[in-house]
Amino acid sequence: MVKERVTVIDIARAAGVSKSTVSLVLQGSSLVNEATRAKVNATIRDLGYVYNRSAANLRQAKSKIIGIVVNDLTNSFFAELAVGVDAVVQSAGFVQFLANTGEKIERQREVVASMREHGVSGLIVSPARGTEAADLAPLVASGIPVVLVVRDIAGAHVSSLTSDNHAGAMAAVRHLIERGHQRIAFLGGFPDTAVFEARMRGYRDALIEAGIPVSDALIIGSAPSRAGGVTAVEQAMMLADRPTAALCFNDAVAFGVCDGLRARRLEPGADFAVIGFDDVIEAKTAVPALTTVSVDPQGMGQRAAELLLKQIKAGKAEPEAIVGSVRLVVRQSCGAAVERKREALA
Amino acid sequence: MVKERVTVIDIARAAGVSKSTVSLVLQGSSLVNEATRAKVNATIRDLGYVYNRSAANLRQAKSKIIGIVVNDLTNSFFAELAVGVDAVVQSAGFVQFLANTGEKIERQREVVASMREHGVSGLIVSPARGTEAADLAPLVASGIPVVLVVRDIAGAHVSSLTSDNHAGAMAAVRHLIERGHQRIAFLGGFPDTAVFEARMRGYRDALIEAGIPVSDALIIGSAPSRAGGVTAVEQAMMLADRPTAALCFNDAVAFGVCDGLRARRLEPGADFAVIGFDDVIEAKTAVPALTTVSVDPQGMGQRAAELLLKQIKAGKAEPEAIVGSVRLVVRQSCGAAVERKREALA
DNA sequence: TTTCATAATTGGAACGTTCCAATTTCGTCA
DNA sequence: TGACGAAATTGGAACGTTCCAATTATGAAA
Repeated sequence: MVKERVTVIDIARAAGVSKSTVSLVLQGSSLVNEATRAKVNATIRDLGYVYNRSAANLRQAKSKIIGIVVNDLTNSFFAELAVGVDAVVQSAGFVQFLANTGEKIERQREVVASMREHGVSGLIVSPARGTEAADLAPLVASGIPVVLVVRDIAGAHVSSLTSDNHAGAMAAVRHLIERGHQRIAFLGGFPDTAVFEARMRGYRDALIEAGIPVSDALIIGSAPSRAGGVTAVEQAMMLADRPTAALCFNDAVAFGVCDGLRARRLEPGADFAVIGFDDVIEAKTAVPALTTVSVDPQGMGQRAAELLLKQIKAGKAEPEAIVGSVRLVVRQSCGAAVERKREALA
Repeated sequence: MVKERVTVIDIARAAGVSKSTVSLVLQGSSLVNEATRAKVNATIRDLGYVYNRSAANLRQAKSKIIGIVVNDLTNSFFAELAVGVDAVVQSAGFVQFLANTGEKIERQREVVASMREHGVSGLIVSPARGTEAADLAPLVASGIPVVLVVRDIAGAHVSSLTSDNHAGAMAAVRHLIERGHQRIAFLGGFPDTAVFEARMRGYRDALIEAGIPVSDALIIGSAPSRAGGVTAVEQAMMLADRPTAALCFNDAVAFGVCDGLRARRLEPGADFAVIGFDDVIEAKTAVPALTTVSVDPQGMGQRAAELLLKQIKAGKAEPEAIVGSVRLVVRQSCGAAVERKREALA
């Protein structure tokens, strides 16, 4: 079954033209006669020719591959992000090289190096925790367009696409305050990340704005996962002066918080208000449906891809920092529905 | 910023050796003198040389890339599968090309073609719904090792790694029967897939074995997602003779079923027994923790990768069909914990 | 028919690596 | 000192494509 490779020369011979003509056909050039094109295409099909992109890349030094590296593929936020990127990238005739770093800097280094070796023409990176500008320096110096998503890195001289974490968190907390909550916790997330920092600042600022004292005891970090949410809410409920509501670092944490509440026979939404962050697809269908700050991961992936493609096309990478707007989508987990029901009864 | 490419020849010149020697160093050959190696490596670092894999692939026609194509990356089962593959593949010095088909055959065709053009040395495929043996024929004919995961395809002459869906479903339903359930539903999944077919057969066989009549009304298909689970359980609860337990097509459906139950003020585990399938990471931390048939997606990805690497190394693809064993992990959603608590009180 | 522009086609030289066969260098032993 | 095997190094020919400059075919105008 191991056949000899069919090359452009074999096609040329079989079709009675030169290899140059075959190459022209392959590239869809308008220079070639319609009849010739048809004949060549037929031969290509007949011989089962497979285009050799390595050879093409070697000659023309631009590859139609774009790389995307994410820090945690098992988090559906990033999976959706990747899907968004893929959609755009692929309809532009590029193909996606996806790698998962699992938050490990070392792995990230390897993966980025490997992508460079394969000649990617651009890179979308959601950097692993603790990535520094220096880590990206050689990449940037090589002139390959890079778009940072989700997490920005100070001093890296590349484009970035983040979301307005501060405004989102403020909106969420304001909403909670409007509903009458005073003891509001901030649950989950690694405190040493810029995203945590921004969301937490938004949380504090909203409290300050409303004249509510900020208590550090109510800010409880954890892994940004469902399991992390469970432990964070457990810790929160051991406090002497328990919170009645929480803004969570992300949706995964929020789901965990709901789980943890139920484990203590508290119904999220009715007995305790929960707001998430990201608006993962599941947020809509969960019960209670999750009130959350919508970041739209797929849309973000698409925008990142478009930004990157633009830079690739332009040739030079003029760094721009886009911060996407964000909106609070009110569903049930913050108690809005319950209250509405009460109002209807009154 | 756009530099001239540094090549092996530049290195050779700068280090005062020949390009062949540099190539030898690059490949870690033992033929080269230690001092020379050090000098060359230093030069490589100094000049910021980046290896050009396209050129290498062109010459040696084997690529160190393995491709993985999945049908739905937003389903965490497949995301975890990909992570499992990545771990193995990467430690073998390969790099992973991941593509998502979103269950679209056409997209799958494109993606596979693109991977061939890039010269992948093997492919792990979780085929899109409706994929036929004929779709894979050209790929197989080309002699590239292929491993099918999750879904097998009859007549495709390639290796496959599936799980024992029939046995898993039987074990789950037997467990439900032991707990005293008689009206047991099978919820979710697309009925036209082989996986659905196998799980559903296991469900039926367990009922028959116990002398419980099988009712088609209790077998309710849906999208294999959380949202699908919600609609499926809604439909089930409209039946005149309601079920008291359900085996779900997968964990995503099972979570949806829990959501749907709660929407009707029914507590999963206590009021209605739910069993999932797959054992996604979330299953453990959810509340109630999900009783489920463990398929271990990451492990599956690893095994698939190992199988593929073995075939790549062996050179020829001797197709083998592995069906992984599967075990029921009993947690809370099937009511086991509740019952145990009652027993303790008695 | 010749002439010329335009449309099609073409051979050969790259691209950056690996591999092969050949050569040089080195150390050891007679 | 010379000879010899092993160790280390080397030049050149691939690999399959694209690009360039050059050539040939076509058809319209003179």
